[in-house]
Amino acid sequence: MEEHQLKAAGLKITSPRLKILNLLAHGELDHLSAEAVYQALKDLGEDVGLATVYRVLTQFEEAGLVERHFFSGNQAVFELTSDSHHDHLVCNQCNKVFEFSNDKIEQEQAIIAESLGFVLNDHRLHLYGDCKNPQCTHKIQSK
Amino acid sequence: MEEHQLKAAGLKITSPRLKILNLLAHGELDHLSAEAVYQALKDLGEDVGLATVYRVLTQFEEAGLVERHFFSGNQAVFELTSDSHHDHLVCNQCNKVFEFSNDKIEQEQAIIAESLGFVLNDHRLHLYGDCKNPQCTHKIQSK
DNA sequence: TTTGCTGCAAATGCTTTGCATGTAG
DNA sequence: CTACATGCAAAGCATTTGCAGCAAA
Repeated sequence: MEEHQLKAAGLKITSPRLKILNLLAHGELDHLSAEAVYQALKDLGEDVGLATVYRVLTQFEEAGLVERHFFSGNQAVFELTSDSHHDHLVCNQCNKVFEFSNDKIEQEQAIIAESLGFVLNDHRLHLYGDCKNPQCTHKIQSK
Repeated sequence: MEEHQLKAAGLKITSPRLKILNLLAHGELDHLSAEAVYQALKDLGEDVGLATVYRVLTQFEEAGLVERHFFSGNQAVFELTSDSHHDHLVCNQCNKVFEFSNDKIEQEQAIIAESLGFVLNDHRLHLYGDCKNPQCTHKIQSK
């Protein structure tokens, strides 16, 4: 149950938080912007203020429940933190996001950080390109 | 000479463009925000409007002369495009940026993109951590 | 009841744009 | 002379914050 995760994060169990967590966990879409979360909830008839969406997503991030990514540089997108780490491949045409993971890369990153005397906290690997899928001929706005 | 690069990019040779290109090529600092470029020029007694700095940096980026990075998510930084590709390691404490390159990682990225049917255009690999350098005890604002 | 949460509107910070003036070619 | 550049001020967008009213524990 989602309630448990909120409690573990030291957050009160409130309706907006449950709705947002539920949307991220069971919704159709992934890698949603705050605005997209706001809209998705509105479309479900669940009205939550945009400021609250921002606040809750930030709290979730601080609690480690979600991760924030900047694929485009001007708008953050959020995804539920998954048990298995992965990186991202973004299509420049349709903005679709693909996930992948690669142990060799992870390993090399650790070696590099080590050799430079760094204690690694986090990292982001974003690949940008064009997916050749037939369905990717038109631009889809994933705002 | 810098003039040649501007000409090759189809840009008129103007004073602001030369000053900015020169700053990036021969200045002390690297990975500068637009604001930082504006300030650095002002400190040199060279006044260039902030809007012009933004416009010129964007034109340089389009021409492939500079690269734009989002290390922090809310402010872009720019660096001269170098002949040798490299990725970045950012210290969470002092915001210092270190560069590195790793052929294995580059190679794996290509394999991943290939296997997912992607034509790769670009990528960003950012490592975040704490550098253990003695000089990194205080927070330095690299604004 | 107390502490923390929500919604709204206003504020913020980075970046872009409109427009009148200036200047490279 | 013409097309493109510049500077300023205003606008734009994503995100944050202040505050009064609400709700969870």
